[in-house]
Amino acid sequence: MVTLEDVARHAGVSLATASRVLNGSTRQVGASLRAKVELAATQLGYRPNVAAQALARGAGNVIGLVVHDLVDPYFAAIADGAMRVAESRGLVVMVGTTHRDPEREIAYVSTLNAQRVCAVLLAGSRTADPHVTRRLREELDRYREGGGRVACVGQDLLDADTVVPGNAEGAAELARTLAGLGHRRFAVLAGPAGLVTARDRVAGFAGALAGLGLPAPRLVHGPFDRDGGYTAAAGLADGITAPDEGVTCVFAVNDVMAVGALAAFRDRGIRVPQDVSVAGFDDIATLRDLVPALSTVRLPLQDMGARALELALDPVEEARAELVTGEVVLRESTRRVGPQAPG
Amino acid sequence: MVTLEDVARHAGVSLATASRVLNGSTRQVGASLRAKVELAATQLGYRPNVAAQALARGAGNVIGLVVHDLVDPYFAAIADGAMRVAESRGLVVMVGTTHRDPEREIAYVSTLNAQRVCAVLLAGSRTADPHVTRRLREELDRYREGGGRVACVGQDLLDADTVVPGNAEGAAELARTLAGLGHRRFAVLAGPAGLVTARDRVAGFAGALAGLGLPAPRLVHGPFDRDGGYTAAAGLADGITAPDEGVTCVFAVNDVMAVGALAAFRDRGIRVPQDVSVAGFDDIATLRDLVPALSTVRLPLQDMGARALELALDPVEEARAELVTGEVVLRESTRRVGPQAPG
DNA sequence: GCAGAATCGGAAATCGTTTTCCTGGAGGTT
DNA sequence: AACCTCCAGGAAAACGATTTCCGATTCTGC
Repeated sequence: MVTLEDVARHAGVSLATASRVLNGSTRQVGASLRAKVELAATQLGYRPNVAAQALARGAGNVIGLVVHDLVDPYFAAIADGAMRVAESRGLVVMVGTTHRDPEREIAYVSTLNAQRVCAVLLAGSRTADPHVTRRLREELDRYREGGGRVACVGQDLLDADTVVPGNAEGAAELARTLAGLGHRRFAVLAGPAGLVTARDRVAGFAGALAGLGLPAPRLVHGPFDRDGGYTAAAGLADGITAPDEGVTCVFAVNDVMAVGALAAFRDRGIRVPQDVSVAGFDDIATLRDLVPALSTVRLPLQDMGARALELALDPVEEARAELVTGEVVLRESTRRVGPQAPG
Repeated sequence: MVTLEDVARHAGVSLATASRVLNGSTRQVGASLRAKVELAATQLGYRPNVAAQALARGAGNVIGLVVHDLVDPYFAAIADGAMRVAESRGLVVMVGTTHRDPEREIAYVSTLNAQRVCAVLLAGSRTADPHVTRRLREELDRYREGGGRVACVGQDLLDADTVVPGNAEGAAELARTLAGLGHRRFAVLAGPAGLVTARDRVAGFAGALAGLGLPAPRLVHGPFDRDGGYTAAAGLADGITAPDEGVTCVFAVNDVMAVGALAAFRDRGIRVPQDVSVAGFDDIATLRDLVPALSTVRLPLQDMGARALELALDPVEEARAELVTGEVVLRESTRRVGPQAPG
């Protein structure tokens, strides 16, 4: 591998001069030497060793990104947004996937700390387990003590800069909208009990219902993914066909679960939206062409990822939380229902 | 930031001993000192500086991954597979997205070279532009001269280890299967003219048709994404409704384009599969719940990503190409059509 | 007990850069 | 002409690890 020293020797200048020419320096170097160095560098095909640069400069140009699952379009969108701003600032991104294992999240922060990345971005919901949260926070604190910056996309529990999706607010708004369509009895595919994002959405939804004087929704817990939605909806299917239950609308706490629910209903001959309305959350772009098109709450995921990185990169003492509000979008998976007979 | 020297001093041992204890070394160190060092390290919260390690060892534990677009589930799946094996080997992954700009791909290889990553993985189709390809190859050669390893997922044009999806073969098999359903006149949403993956699929499809003595398909070029599929299919819509054309089956060269096509047909009141059959390629997992479910060619994308990294990491002199065959899966978007009157 | 082998611990060189400090010469001012 | 300032260029000290030597033990076998 050709080193800076090779370049310097080949150009007949000192190491210092070569360094000043090739990598941004405040110091000037004379035109003739400059030309010689540049020539030598291209001839030899010199590529700076970033590890050495990082060591000498004490600061790298790498940022770390931790997501649960890249295949999940939710995280892919956030990652994409973050990577776009990273690129625009000449930074390079290290991505780690936890596959929803909190231990791996902690381990990954530790790894990124070792890499001395200049910022780490944590995307996605954490479990409500206080022990795990504490250890994650410790790891992050250690990282910050070394001058690292941290930002999150998700709930604000790590006193770091955070882009907070309006989960409760969006779900509440969705609940009010659906109630406005005439729905009275709801079921919620609530995801895992310990997942904060899921909990917030359920709470916002149920809270709004209560505020309207409507009965509490029926909650079905399960995994946060497509199959979880399928299973949960399957368990609900009987309740929908049985007239005494009277559930007319199902809220899945995210779009991929809603997709599973749609499939479950279809497999059972339950028509959406004729027999039951279905709504999701997130407005995943890849899923916009579903039939029936999913009513959901739109979150600007890419912007959120981008914004989080901007927060992390912008050095400010106190932690900031930016609320991103979701926008209810009604499509074909929900319909207006006629006024119901009381009780 | 706490350094190894701090740990050593705090434990009352030399730098060498501390290093041997904390980071895998062939040398043994006595139990008492070992304990002291470990204690000091955890007390101080020591995290090795990977940049320094990489410099001293001359080898890092980072691999680079270049994809076109993380939001595209095709690349997300490949990335996921690669990251799983990276993780299992204690490696960390740097991801770059080119957003289909060949220049950015080259630039990214250069960046990864500077990072001295131990392997780079290139995923996705390259353009057929020979000039761009040459420059990419030069950059890769420079990287390999420095001891780097390269592997690709996609076509084998860089004499590096390659996982080659059976694009032509899969498309041919699909064509034969569809012909077996009775289809005679086809249209192909062919993607960009310069994209190798798209070209291979078109060629395989058309070739198989020719082999069966069927007329050449009507080709519609356009972007490789959902909207490209929509536009291309919209342009086709007239041809389908007009009886003289008689196109009964549309092959979109990838699933996301097929999704766009489905939407275009739906918007125009053309029913799939009653009025026209539609098939895609890739079998994207996120899209399995579409209605009608998409007939397609399944590629084991995650395995392909994983395998590519394994190839890259397994040091062998000559470049290997591994063909991954796709499997035709028929779902509801294609139907059998009755025998047609000749001519 | 003693030679030789094995082993453990430490001093110092090394990795590829950046950056501080120093030096010598050019240019400007009285 | 003497003095001072400025500035381009180079020597050398970081940066934070690993690793090669080398010296000092302890162990082994006779």
